[in-house]
Amino acid sequence: MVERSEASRRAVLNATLKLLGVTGSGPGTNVQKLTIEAIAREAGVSKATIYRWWTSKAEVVFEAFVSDYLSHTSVREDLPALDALRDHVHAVVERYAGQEGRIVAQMIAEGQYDQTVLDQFMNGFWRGRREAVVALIERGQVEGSIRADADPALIATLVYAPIYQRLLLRDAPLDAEFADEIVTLALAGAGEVTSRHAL
Amino acid sequence: MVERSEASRRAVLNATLKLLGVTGSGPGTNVQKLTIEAIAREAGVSKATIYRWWTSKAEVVFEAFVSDYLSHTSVREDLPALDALRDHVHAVVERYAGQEGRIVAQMIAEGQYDQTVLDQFMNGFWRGRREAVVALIERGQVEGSIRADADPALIATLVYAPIYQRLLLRDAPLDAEFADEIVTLALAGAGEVTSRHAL
Amino acid sequence: MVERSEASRRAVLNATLKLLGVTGSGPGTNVQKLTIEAIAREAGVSKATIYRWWTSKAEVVFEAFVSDYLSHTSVREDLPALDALRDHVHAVVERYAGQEGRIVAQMIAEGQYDQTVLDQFMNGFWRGRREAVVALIERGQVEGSIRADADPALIATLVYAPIYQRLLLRDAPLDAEFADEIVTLALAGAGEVTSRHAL
Amino acid sequence: MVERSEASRRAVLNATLKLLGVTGSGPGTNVQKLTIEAIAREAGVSKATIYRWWTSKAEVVFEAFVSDYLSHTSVREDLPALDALRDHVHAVVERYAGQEGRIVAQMIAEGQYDQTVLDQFMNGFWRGRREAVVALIERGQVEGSIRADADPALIATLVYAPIYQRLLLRDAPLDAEFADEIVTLALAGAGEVTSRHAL
DNA sequence: CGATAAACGAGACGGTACGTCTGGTCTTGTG
DNA sequence: CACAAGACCAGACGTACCGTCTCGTTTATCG
Repeated sequence: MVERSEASRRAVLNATLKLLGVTGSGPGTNVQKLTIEAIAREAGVSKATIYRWWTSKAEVVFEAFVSDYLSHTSVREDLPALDALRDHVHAVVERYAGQEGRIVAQMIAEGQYDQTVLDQFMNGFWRGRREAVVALIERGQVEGSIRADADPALIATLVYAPIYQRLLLRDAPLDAEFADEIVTLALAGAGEVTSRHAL
Repeated sequence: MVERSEASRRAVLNATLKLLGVTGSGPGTNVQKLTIEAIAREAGVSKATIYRWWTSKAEVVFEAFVSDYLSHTSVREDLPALDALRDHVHAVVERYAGQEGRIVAQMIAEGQYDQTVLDQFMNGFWRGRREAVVALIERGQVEGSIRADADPALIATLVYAPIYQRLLLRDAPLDAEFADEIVTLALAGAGEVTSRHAL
Repeated sequence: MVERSEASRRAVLNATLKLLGVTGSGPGTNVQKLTIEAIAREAGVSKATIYRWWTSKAEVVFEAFVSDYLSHTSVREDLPALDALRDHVHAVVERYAGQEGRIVAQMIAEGQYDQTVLDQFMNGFWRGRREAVVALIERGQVEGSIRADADPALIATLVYAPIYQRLLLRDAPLDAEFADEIVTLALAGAGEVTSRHAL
Repeated sequence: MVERSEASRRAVLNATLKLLGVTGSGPGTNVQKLTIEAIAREAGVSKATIYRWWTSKAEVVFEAFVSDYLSHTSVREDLPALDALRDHVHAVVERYAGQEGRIVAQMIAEGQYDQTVLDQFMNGFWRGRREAVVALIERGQVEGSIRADADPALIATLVYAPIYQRLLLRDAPLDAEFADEIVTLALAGAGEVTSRHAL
């Protein structure tokens, strides 16, 4: 009868973002150290309300992060495919270098312990981004800037895998230089037909 | 002066492996759900003893796993570089498909919350494997099967990143087919000089 | 405008009796463990409806119990006073030995925490019974079987106090033998004139 | 190895007494409204410590009250039995009129919901007092001031039952006048041989 | 006979306490 | 003096009820 309070929902999500350090000033907490009690306290909401609507802490974090904060790094349609790809990779790398990256990393970490968390992350976040990149590569093939006989999915993997590796293993910084390398690498083999002709 | 009890150390490490399901029969626990208390109980050792010698649960796991269980998938010296690389990737992928992969994934997950854990993992485990692959690629360049103008480090990234992505994101199975794809992909651009000549 | 729903009232009272184990089969609950929520659930009634008409759980229990279940153990008018007293005490003791006794005990218990509950119990239940006994004793005095110089109120206390003590302290069973003892005791001093003459 | 901390035990018991209003200034709480959390908070003790050593709130209250606060209203040996009885009843009634009475009443109330609480009360508190009174009555019989053919246990009941009734039902005040009445009543029948001779 | 106003079911909500659990520290013997 | 045994404080867990508060939705008079 009485429908869900949007105010409470927002309070929970905002409190979660605040505690994670996404918004506000403080340094923020781990997802792991983030507690439901703290969210409830910060949000001025009852614990029961959180448990009523979310089944796990990770679900709250995911909703807070993905649906309310994360900008779906878009792919530009107005650029040639190669340029759009380069632009997209730069944008992703730049974002992942900051707080957003830390939270994505922690969601993946949570997913190692809870398959449903990983599923949610993959379906609600990762899949969409990847498909946008695959579509972009296919556009590149139509445009003739990417070899038509290369598998777009594999190229997408070549683009994304190093980003996630660096995000998670932190073996080197996520910076613009790295973004350039990635695109170059991914297209070195399957890549730019014209430049290959120049070889 | 009573020096550190090697018996206690072994008891702790063995208990850890048992509880993680690495040895013994049971299904094993998460690293996350693994508790110091349970280790102490299983090992017949006092909690204080564990805290005295290890600073975190992850450190115990790492020591138990890396120094006592993990086989350092070696690189074969008796094969041509390309074959050795292919062999190595197959071996890694096969191992990561099992329990070993789950624990590596969980150590990386823990590392997202604790930099020292990640450092330990990178220095004690990952770095060595990667350097072996880099060396292998350099051997391939000397042997002439890999283009000399390619950066061995980048190729190593092209090899490993997709493996870790699949290990952590579980978007597709870690199997022999995948191992083949990786090698092919990684060498597509920077790869086999001979095949490029055929273009 | 719309008057109180008798159907809801009955549903609440019946649900209360059922949950207390007074009616139905099950073992029943404590008054303490009985919850408004459970009553509402069982009765198919909104919590608000209960709170609208009753101020406390104890009030619901009292109404359910007293006005709908409790038989007002009556005093027989057709017997000589002494026989009627004996009959009454036996009846009370017998009833208190069962479920009725447990609930009376629990209402008194609730009354220790809430004066209004105790008031309600005293006014709505206890007072009436006690006055009936006092009247009976006065009849005995008129009939000459009880000494006229004894205070009827004190004798009533001598009759009832041991019953309530046993009900609440459970130091010995509430049985027929006990009922006999009580009457004998209460009348030993102030009691049967004839027997005293025999002294 | 490590034995129970007496400091923690005392802290818990003292906090309990303070919260119940037995010591300190405030108005105090019900036993019912007294919470384990509040005790732990007040005592500066972990909840787990309380649950480790006591199985229920009532047990804590009992131990706090009986073993540390309640003075075991003693029976004077230097007076003739009848005078000692009168003295004892006055003392008990006086104590029960205050905070001590409220807590005894609440322990009995708790006992209506939990047999172990009642057992503990009966064995640890009530039994001892009653036996002292029975012994006193027997002394009176030896001294010749109480009829030898009366059952001391029944007389003890006649003495105590009205006190507990008034304590629990609060139908009339627990005062000195009442104490006098009780003794007179109890001894009216089985009582003072000399006065009976005067009849 | 249709408007209106209370009573009602449903149940969301902020709270509070429950009893359990684990983490990490500290204490007290034992070998 | 390293160790086991384990008591301890701290505080989060997820659950259960509390009593309050909208919400529509009956339902019974009254204009």
